Amino acid sequence: MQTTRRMARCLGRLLRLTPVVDRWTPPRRGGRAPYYTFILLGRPSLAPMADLPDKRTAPIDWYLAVVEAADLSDKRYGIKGMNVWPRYGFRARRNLDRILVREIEATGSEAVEFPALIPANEFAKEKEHIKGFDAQVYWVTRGGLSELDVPLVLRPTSETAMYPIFALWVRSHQDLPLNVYQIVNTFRYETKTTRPFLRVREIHFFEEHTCQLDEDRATDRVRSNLDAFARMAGAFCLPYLAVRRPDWDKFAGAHYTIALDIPIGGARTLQIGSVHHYRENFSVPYRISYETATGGRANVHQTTFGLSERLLGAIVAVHGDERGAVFPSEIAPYEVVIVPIPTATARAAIEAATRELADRLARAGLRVFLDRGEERPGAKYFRWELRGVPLRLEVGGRELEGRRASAVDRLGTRSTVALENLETEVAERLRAFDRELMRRAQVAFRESFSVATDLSQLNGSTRVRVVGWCGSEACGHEIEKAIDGALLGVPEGTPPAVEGPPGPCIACRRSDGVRWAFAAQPI
RNA sequence: GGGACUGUGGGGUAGCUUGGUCCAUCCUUCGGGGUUCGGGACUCCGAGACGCCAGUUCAAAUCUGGCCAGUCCCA
Repeated sequence: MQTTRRMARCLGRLLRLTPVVDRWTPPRRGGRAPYYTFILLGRPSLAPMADLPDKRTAPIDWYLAVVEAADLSDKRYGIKGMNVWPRYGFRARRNLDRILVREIEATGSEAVEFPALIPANEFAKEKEHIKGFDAQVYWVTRGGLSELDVPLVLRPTSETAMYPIFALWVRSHQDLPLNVYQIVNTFRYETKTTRPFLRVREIHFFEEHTCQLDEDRATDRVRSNLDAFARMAGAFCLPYLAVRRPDWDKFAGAHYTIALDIPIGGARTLQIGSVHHYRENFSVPYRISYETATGGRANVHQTTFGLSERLLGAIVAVHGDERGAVFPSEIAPYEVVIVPIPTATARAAIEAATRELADRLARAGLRVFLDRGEERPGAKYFRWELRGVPLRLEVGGRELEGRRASAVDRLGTRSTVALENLETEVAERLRAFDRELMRRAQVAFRESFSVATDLSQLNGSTRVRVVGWCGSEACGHEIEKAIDGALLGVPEGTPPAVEGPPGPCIACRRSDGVRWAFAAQPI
């Protein structure tokens, strides 16, 4: 039974019921009052640890509840969009970063770090760029008690911090390519609602910046970045789209932008990264030029590759279920949790055995947690399922006797592990878990798309729509209006859900130069 | 930028309309004791909150104003 607050009070008195705000009512729309649900006096509903909102009907509430209950982010800091990384969540972030570093360094990129503050005059050099970020930068205008002569921008991204220095670093063709990245925090003054990991004001940002000899080499670098991302996404078990954004939606200052998008239910998508080709757009104003092999001068062509903790949000949103988070093994704060099941007779033996198992797995390089808490085993199962640990090992009297451990992975697959082969069998279970996680994600991914051939099909769509688009901005905007979202752009490669080439443009019905494109509601 | 709404222990909430019966309810959480322990244990004891600052009043969680924080809608 649902009603408004005032009605709730009156009715509550009449009926001797206690009105209780349902913890997970859908988000309030407009100025309307929250919904109230009645429960019998004296029997308030239990709000158990992992009694999560329904992921399908209330995805935002589900997401926020999981992030909080699984101890991934603490959002009580007191500044909108600036959250605290608690120990458990930070472990996941460190694992995420480890994969980014591993894959980008495999392509010959090296780590650097630039300052967080950028002088206003440097920030303003590239006109499109400053226009794109003007409304969302934080300014530092005072040092101590005095006003600064040159105000400073807290980096929203680091082009304008790096490129004046790049101009000094790059002098000869022998200095190229320059491929460097940094993982730092950046700041954007978001005015819209913020969400942990998905939209924040202090962004945990991975950014690669490169300088190349010419346009083709820069195009190659874009490809190389996309390949690197494919490997990263493999570790995250995340199927994704690489989409060339329409011109009106590209990064401020870019020649073109290839965005990485994932579907996250209904027609909604989440951008989890982007690769940009800058051509000479920044190297001209920042004078990043070099002496060629033949003695002439040329401007470098630049690229960037950006990722953030949104990836973590994407992993939670895509893999999580009604029991909580589900982490792919490479991201999981702990890959294995060991739950001892003490018995009256074998308590000490079980204690000793589980310690030894934990030691062995740790020595084998696995992130393992031995849960020696006082809770009963069942409570521990729920907690670690909520927190998304891929594999749980149970060791009790029965296991001890049989020299084995019972294993249950986060997707519910049960098996038995022989203690003598513990390390290899656990590694095997984790690989099988990742494969199954990816398989499930791919099934859901494919089901997220469907072709639309008429604008009327876009309204209220429950899928990301694949449409024929002639490439004109006017038609693009018409499509965006029809779906109440955005035209994501043209896929790199063949899109899901299609057979053969596109028909006529969904908006203007022209059939020349038509490409497949995605229409969706980005969050 | 314009508008609407919300703020009570660590989390979720009751109480506010009609100020007093509130040293603030219930669930969860946390600390301690006991009995338990193969899927969220039970029990006893204890801890912990009215966003901030003013104002009205004999009396403010409750009314008024400002501020801060958050949410939603529209541009």
